[in-house]
Amino acid sequence: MDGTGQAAERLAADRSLLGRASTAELVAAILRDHIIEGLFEPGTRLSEESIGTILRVSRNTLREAFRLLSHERLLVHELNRGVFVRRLTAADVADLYRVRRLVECAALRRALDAPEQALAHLRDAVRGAEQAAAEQRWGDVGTANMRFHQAVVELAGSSRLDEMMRQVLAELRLSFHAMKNPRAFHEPYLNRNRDILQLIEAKDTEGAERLLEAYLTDAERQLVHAHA
Amino acid sequence: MDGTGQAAERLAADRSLLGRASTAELVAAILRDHIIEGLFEPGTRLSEESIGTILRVSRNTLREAFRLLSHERLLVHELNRGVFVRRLTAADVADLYRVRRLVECAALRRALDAPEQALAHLRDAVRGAEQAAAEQRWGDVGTANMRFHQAVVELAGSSRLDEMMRQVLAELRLSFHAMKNPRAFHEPYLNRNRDILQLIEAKDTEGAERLLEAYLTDAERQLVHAHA
DNA sequence: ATTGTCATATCGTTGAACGATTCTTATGTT
DNA sequence: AACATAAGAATCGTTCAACGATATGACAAT
Repeated sequence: MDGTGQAAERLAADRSLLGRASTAELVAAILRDHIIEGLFEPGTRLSEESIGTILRVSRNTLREAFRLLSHERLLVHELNRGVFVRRLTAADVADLYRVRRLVECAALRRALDAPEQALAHLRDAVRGAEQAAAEQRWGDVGTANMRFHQAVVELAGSSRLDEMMRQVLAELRLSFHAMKNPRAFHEPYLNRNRDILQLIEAKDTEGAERLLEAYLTDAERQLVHAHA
Repeated sequence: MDGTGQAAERLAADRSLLGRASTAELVAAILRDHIIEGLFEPGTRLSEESIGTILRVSRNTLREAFRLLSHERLLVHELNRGVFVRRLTAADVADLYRVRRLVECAALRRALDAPEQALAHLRDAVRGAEQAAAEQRWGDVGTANMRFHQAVVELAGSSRLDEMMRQVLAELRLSFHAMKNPRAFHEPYLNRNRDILQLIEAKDTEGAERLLEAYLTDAERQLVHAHA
């Protein structure tokens, strides 16, 4: 092997940049942000015509974007009626937390031989949350919290699980808007995340798992209550 | 509650049938079967025109179907090049088994308060596999095996996890076609599934988990080897 | 063998069209 | 006033035709 071997490797890594996004995917990304930010009230109907004229894309392209978001469960598609921003029920929230408890705790249990990158992401998330909290940006504290738990799943080292968790957390965000006081909701979890991280770094996965389980149970109770 | 309460419940159960499938979803179902059955060689390109003319649907509708299957990872979409039947790499197989080990084992650990229905599905799957094996239908033995593991995940009682597992198993099926001898591959797992079920029914979730872990490790090794 | 050029086949996206389904509103009946 | 009904409007589902953008393969030039 001459020098091209290494170069080829680096090139291959950047290969994904080449597969840039189609218009439909860009539109989906825009709408995804709006939905996650809560700019569309859950239950809102997204008409093909109105959105299409605003974004200047054809109905066909827009429908492809809708299809993508429906698969992510951010929109629900009703035949001949159109797509609506998903409205989570208490049962949905309970199901989402069932997934989180199972996946996050199991990932934590495998933390001993986790990719180093995941650890770094955990630390970044905690630091980001502290920063945001110091500046009273409670929405960003929530976002950093999500990144923390995304990183917890990364401990398992599976890209498919990462992808799945991304979806679960995006869906869960729909329910956060039901909390009227963002600070009271997000702030307490900052310390709990920091504690969990500490136990992970101390190789005490059992203790970390206990804390995480308690965390999730509490969060679920709050959200289910708000969706009653 | 008068009699209408019960009737309303039954109606609600059939509600999903009313939200019947669009043409795109029907097309996706057809293609999904073909892919899973291995009628399309992995790597095959599915041209919009050829498939469209065969199935007599417009390109737009077909594209919606492609979009659905791409999301299920059965097809890969390359911009301006079209869609191709996914070709699993050894790394893909390893990742899929990482997911399975994490999710299935964790689900098993929660088997004590599992929905009764899941237990029934486990028994059905084992019985179905025995029947198929007795009649030398090795492909069906494989299918019943999948149903068994689908039912294992059902123990966790989360519809979202069920859905996720459905996808994982569908994707995994792509790799089964690489095994030249279906009988040698599928038959041994029949007994192992039966053993696992026995331990579950004996409330020995720890023992069941150990067997399951070994099962998955062996299966992964076989498949990764075949994809080397 | 490598590079440049060009024709061809597909894909990406648009816009228009029409039947089917749902929603709205007006009308009429009890 | 409450309810059923029917006509009309608004949308969605699907198809089709078209054109620019992109990728591929063949062929010529170096």
